[in-house]
Amino acid sequence: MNFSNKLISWYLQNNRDLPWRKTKNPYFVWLSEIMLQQTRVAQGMSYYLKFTETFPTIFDLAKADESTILKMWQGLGYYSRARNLHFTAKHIVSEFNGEFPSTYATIIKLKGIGDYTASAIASICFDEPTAVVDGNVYRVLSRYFGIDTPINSSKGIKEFKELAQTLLDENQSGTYNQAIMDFGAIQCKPKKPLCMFCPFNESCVAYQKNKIDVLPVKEKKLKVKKRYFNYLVVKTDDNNTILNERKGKGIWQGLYQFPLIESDKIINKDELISLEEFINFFPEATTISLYNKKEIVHKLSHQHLYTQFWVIETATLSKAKIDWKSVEKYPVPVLIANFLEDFLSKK
DNA sequence: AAAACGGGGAG
DNA sequence: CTCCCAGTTTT
Repeated sequence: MNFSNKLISWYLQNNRDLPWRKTKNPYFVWLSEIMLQQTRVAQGMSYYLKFTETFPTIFDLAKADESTILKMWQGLGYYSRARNLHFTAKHIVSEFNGEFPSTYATIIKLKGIGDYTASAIASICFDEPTAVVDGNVYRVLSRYFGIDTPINSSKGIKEFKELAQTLLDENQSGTYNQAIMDFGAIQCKPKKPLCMFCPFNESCVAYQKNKIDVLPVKEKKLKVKKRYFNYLVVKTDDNNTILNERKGKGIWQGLYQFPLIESDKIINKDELISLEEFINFFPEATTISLYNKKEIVHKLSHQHLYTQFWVIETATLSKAKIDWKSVEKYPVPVLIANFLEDFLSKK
């Protein structure tokens, strides 16, 4: 048996029972693929079920408010996925009358869809023989063929895509693509792969040469920036607060947060109230207290956010328009959601 | 070509 | 703690 036949044979006995595999409806497949970008199946599952229930068709998704979609996406991360998802839903409804494009070439033009997702949808839904290359595929191929080209280099991306395409079973491309991904996720795992009873172990270069732990090769690691966040949690006498939407570049676009003052280090109360930014915000005397005695470190892939929440109790404030009872309706970063859960439980 | 973009789970 | 997950977009 050749590589792809053996892989599909493995898949028929070991595949995961996943809800988006019960259909070839491109809307559902697209939804699952976007949610699972850089996201584990276990983490994305509940979101997929919630979205398909709330938005049974692409028309329902297109009709929704962006804020509603972001709120439902809250906690899943990489929020540009949710915004692009909404944009593309509206685009497909208005430009294509709701009919999903059916070829790789047309699918990849959609916002939020790159080579991987276009290949996945084209093969799974429309039987177009386009090979997917995700993290699983890089790992399986680099190990089995003993390829040490860095998977995140231009050369590696090209090389692995071409290899994947030659291995693809063109008569069942969707099944093959899902087979190699499941194989990577279940058998050929990043750590402690199950080589002892792997159907490929006799012909796997990495296993035979004892290079399982060095493949795939990935070059350079990212540097993490430290930032210092001071959130001003306003609580007026008439039970209002202030939330701002994050706009422009950077993290958490479209999500809401308390007024933020960023500093260059951890600061104390005296330092906070002497900052020009703070004085401009609260000219009047107010009661200020630090909510978390020890700074909260919220870790993102590229930055560590050292965060202090300052509770500011004051008289009625014209800028404070948001009733505390409605705060939890806004889409917020997990950092803010965690704070709210604790803060609101102690009232 | 490199950096930015979230959050969580495994080891 | 480090690594990495059904990657894409922006710089």
